[in-house]
Amino acid sequence: MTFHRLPLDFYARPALEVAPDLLGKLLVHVTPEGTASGYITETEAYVGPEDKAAHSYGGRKTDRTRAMFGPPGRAYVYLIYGLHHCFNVVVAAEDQPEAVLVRSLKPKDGLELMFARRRLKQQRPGNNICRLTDGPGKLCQALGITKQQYGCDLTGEQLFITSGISVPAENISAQPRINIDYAKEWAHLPWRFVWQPD
DNA sequence: CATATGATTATG
DNA sequence: ATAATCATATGT
Repeated sequence: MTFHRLPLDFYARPALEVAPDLLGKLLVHVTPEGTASGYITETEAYVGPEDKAAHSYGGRKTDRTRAMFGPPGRAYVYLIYGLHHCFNVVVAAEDQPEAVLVRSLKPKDGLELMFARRRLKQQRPGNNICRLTDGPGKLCQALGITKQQYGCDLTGEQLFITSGISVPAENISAQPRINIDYAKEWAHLPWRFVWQPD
């Protein structure tokens, strides 16, 4: 099986364009333990210095957010609540700190490995399997994404995104972003994109 | 140096 | 409804 990685110019666009386009694409992580992957089913756009919900709000450039200010097509990974990792795709352009948070996947390959990493008992497929990667922290745990992947080139060999399957626009809905109440007037904007597979 | 907080998850 | 759990950001 040959992978068709998304080219750099896919990422070199505004977060609000990339976020919905990422739905149906396949996120793949190749590690010594094996390969795990899943189709992207939910994303959120964070649009840069203006966006109160974004880590790059006000142009905050710190050790954590550095990757957001770098070139597009790289991974921005951070630890949240001292417990969970979140995976973002850096988009737009260098010094234009926009990113797309990947919130949920539909598991594809490496189910056994993902169950092991998640420390869930593998029950009947189709039952527990839907809980494997249905959250930003869960998908990082299942794919083995940590800050080791910080800044990782997504057109490279380890952690990458491929064309996956195409999603009809009518199967995509836009809703408010989750858990960003602190962002006040930016909190209700419909910048969360959801694909509900059949 | 001190403190508050979170782009979450699992469990009751 | 709430505990878990700590890197990061910010203030002194």
